[in-house]
Parts: sequence; C-alpha cells; structure tokens
Amino acid sequence: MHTYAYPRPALTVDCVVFGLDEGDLKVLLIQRDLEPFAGRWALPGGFVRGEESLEEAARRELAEETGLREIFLEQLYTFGSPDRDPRERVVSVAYYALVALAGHRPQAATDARQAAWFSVDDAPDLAFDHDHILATALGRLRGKVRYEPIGFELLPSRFTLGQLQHLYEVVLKEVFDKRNFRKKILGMGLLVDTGEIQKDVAHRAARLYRFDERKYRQLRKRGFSFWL
Amino acid sequence: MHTYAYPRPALTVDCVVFGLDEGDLKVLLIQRDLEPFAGRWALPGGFVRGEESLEEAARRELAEETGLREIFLEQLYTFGSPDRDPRERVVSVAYYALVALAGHRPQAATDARQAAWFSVDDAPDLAFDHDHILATALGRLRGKVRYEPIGFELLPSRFTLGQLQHLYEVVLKEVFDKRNFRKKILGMGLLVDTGEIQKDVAHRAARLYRFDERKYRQLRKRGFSFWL
DNA sequence: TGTGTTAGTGTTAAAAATACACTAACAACG
DNA sequence: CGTTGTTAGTGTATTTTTAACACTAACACA
Repeated sequence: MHTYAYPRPALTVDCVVFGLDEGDLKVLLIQRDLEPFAGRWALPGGFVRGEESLEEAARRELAEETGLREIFLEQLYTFGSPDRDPRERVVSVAYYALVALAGHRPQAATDARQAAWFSVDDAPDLAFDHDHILATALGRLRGKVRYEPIGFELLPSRFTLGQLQHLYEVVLKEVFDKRNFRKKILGMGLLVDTGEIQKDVAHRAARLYRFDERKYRQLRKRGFSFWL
Repeated sequence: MHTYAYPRPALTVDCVVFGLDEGDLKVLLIQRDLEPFAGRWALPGGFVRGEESLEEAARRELAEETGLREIFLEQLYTFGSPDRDPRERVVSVAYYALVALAGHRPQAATDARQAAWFSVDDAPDLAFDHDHILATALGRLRGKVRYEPIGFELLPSRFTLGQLQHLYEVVLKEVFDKRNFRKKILGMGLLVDTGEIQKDVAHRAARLYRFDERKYRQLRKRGFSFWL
C-alpha cells in the first residue's frame, strides 16, 4: 500500500503501432478482456512501473502484449483529461511506433490477448479516448514522414524504389510521379544500391536499396534536411 | 490521505515561456525558495490537481507564478526519468508558451516568487532536468516557427515587417534578405496592412501589419502551408 | 542643415519542381 | 513458345521558386 497526502492520477503508456501491409497503412490493436470496455479494441499499453522510464514502460508493454521488440518508438503526446477513464483519473503518455510488416505479415497475437492489424481508415471504435490518440498519431506520422526519414522504418531493411514510393503514397494519400520521385530521393544520396535484386516477382525484378543512416546523420550535421 | 495498491509517481507541469526582447530571445524563470535546489532558477510549474486537465494545470501555474494569462501554450514533451527529482519519482508534462514581451518589458515578478527574463543563450544552470527541458523547447520552437505561423505570438498584435524579420532572425539565428523576406511573407496574403504607422521612432516610421488568423485557417483547409 | 537609422522597392540569374511516354525484363498463362 | 500482364527504369523541356543584389525615402535628433 502506498499513501500520499494528495490524490495522484494513475500513469499509463499507450502505443500506436503502425505497419505497412502492401495495400494500406495498418495499426495494431488488442482486444480488451476486462471492464471497462471489455471486448472492445484498444491500443496496447499499461501502467508505468516504479523504476522504469516512460519509454521503457512503452517498450515493455509492447513486448508483453504484441511480441514486438526493438522497433522505432517515439513519444507522441500526453493525454490527461480528467474523465478519459471512467473509473478514476488516468494520465496516459502515448507513443507511436513503426514496424516493418513485410515478412512477418498478418500474425501479431504473440501473447495472451488477441491482437490484430486494422487498416487505419476503417479501424473499429476504440476504448477510452484511443480514437483520439490514433488520430493524433496519424497526424504526427503524416507530418513527420515528409521531413524526417522515418518512413524507412515501415519497410524491410532492403527495399525497392517502388516500395518506397508506394509507402509515401499510402501514408500521405498523394500520388507521386515515378521519375521525379526517383530523381529526388536518389539525389539526396541517402540510398545505397545493395547490388541485389528482387526475387520471386512476376515481373521485371527491381534493384534493392538500403537507407544509409550513417550518411544521413553526417549530412544533417552539415545542415542538410530531408524533404519530400 | 490517499492510498493505492501500487506506488504512483507525482505528476507536475512545467512551462517554458519564451519572450522576445528587442535584442534576443528570452525565457522566463523563477527562483526556487524551497529545497531541493533552493535558490536555483527553475521553470515555472507545479502539481496537477485532481479535477483539472494538464493544460489547465499549466495555465493555472503560469498565472499563479508569473501573472501571465491567455497566452499561446502548447504541450511540448513529457519527462519521466525515474531519477529526475531527487526526492521521489515525479513525471512532468512540459509545455511551452509564447508571449509578446513588447510593452510590458522587463517586469514579470507579479507573484510571491522572484521571476525574471533571461536570454536563452546564457540562462543559468537550472534546477532538476530543466536545462534539458529548455533545450527541448528551444528545438521545438526553432523547428515549428518555420512551418506554422506561431512567431506572431511573440510580437504585439500590430507589428512592422522589420520586427517580424528580426524575430525570425533571432529565433533561427539566420539572416534573411530584406526584400526577399518581405516578398515571401506578403505573398502569402496572411498579413493585413492596418493603415497605421509606427510612432515615436527616430527614423522613418514603418507600416503596422497584423496577422490574419481567420484567413490562415481558411487557406490551410485548402492545403496551403506556411513556410519560411 | 546634416547625420544616423530604418523603411521601402524590382530585376535578373540560378536552381528546383513539374509534366510527360516509352522500352526492358520477367513470370504466368494459353 | 509466344502472347499478355505487370512493374522497372530512364531524360528533357517548361514553369516556378529562390537567391542575389543597391538605391531612395522619411524622420528624429544633434
């Protein structure tokens, strides 16, 4: 038991995990088994423990509830309306995560709870204020993907320019001209041609590239800024 | 007394208030009178109360400690390292604020505690992890001022193009060409010439403009994006 | 009346963004 | 085995945007 002179809100973390199925943008949800909102879909998350940082808490919950580890994770926003949880006051620090969802495709129920990927555009009504958190995360992703090279986190480490363009088109809901896209992205000098080519495709096989993170950091120090 | 089954961190808000003195960018600090860090300068802030939202808490603390009301305020980041407060675990939701500091210049000690404006570039060592929070806020301000018209919050409601350019030069530490700056900013159609001119200046008086927020919102709906 | 200081104004050159259409490679299918 | 379907890969011309650059106007003050 822990006693304090003034009431304290409970503190949780919630994670919005985005993945790119070749088709559209997905979000990973888990089905609640407890009240309130039992049976409803919700963002993975849980209470922050005593000796862990907020990000550690988010990573731990993600591993426990979805099996995902060592993925891109960044703080999004902290939600603290007094009535966002019907039981008592709960303040939630939300994170968003990006994961390469090619290869380990439509599995994700690594743990006890039921987990599943939903298209962001027709996800079900979520528990608590999680719809609001999801919308905030989508806005952040759409804004940030243009001026920081975080989109690569949604692709496997080696990818084709077609996949990359498709990623931007899906996330931004905007179509790009193929030649201009390639010119621009290759012109930044951040992609390395691995020399390999695509396998098992029913059409001309494309070159595989990887993102050169080291080079990006160097360039950024010299004032370079990513822009798409 | 309030008792819980698991320990709960205390929850606070801290505010980074920026102001633009005609010279450089300032931050508003208050001097602590209690341990820990008694006598040290710190960001204004305090505990979140039971029935107020996080933003309400930030505004209340700001009013109590600095007298500032109804200013631009936006959530920045939540800081929650387990050891950021030497006494016990405290999670702090940081906000940043922008205030027009022309007119009510170098006052600010409206309350009990000592408050003062410091140049952001040579602020003293702050209490807790407030140096880190300040640095984060500065980064956010510098990033955001380019693609959202928040800079106007640092100016009086009517301002000259010279003041506006100076603001960007100070915040971004970059000089702009006067003619190109004016062409670009006026070309956006977001400034309204009030018809008034500057008074009491020892040189040719400049036109006063105001920012047309209504128009900005309209344009933004149609895909316009502010860029400087 | 002169000096100091900021306001205000256009043009030209360079760079970047856009629009646009065909051939190449390969698997699958008949 | 050739036809079809599908994605890969490539260059140029036009338009738009950005960057560089220098002088006159107004006004307070000495």
